[in-house]
Amino acid sequence: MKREAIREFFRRLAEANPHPTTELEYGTPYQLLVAVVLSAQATDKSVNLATRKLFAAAPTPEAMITLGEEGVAEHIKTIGLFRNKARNTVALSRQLLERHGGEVPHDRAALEALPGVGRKTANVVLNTVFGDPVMAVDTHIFRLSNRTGLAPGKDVLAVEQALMHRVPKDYLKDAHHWLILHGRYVCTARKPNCAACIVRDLCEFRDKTA
DNA sequence: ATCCCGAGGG
DNA sequence: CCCTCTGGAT
Repeated sequence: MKREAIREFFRRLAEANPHPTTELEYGTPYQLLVAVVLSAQATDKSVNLATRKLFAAAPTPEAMITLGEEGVAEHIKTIGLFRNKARNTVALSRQLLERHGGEVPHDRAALEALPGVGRKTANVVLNTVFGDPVMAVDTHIFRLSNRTGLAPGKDVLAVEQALMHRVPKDYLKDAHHWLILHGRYVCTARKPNCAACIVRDLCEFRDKTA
């Protein structure tokens, strides 16, 4: 996709949704961090169902440690990968208390050192909690970036770097949520709804059936 | 490259 | 039935 097409691409997404945000439900930065860890290979909807119960029982890192792995697991059993996620949630809460006074650090290396937190989750937290202009490349953004020709790349890191170079600076902070939402509701994995797509004419894929 | 792993959609 | 969902650790 050419420069001018890319600018027009984001101009339209911005016009359609001026203030994009996450669909994960949370009350504090700590809760957002936990929700993002739980969201790996799971839908936001299923995560929200679980975190309503989980955060009511344990809204803080201290309470999460008291609840314990088994207690956390009981609340999140309906999400895939729940045993790993329960273990990571408790371990991550301990590390926040031991190293960061119970607060979510505004620091990539510190975030990635937390159990269950990799580059993608760290980027979501940096962007959503702190408003940093970074791109978290998840399954939606990877697919959409390659399919449309917006920012092709062979792996998620290549796509992230391509996006950082190609997305106009003034759109970078909001680009993450625009792309997630467009991928979730229009540019879907199996049968993209090209007929309803507002950037269809800019796309290198359009409604090819491949 | 493989494992983890439930729910919803098609 | 198979595929997908805001991945990370080994």
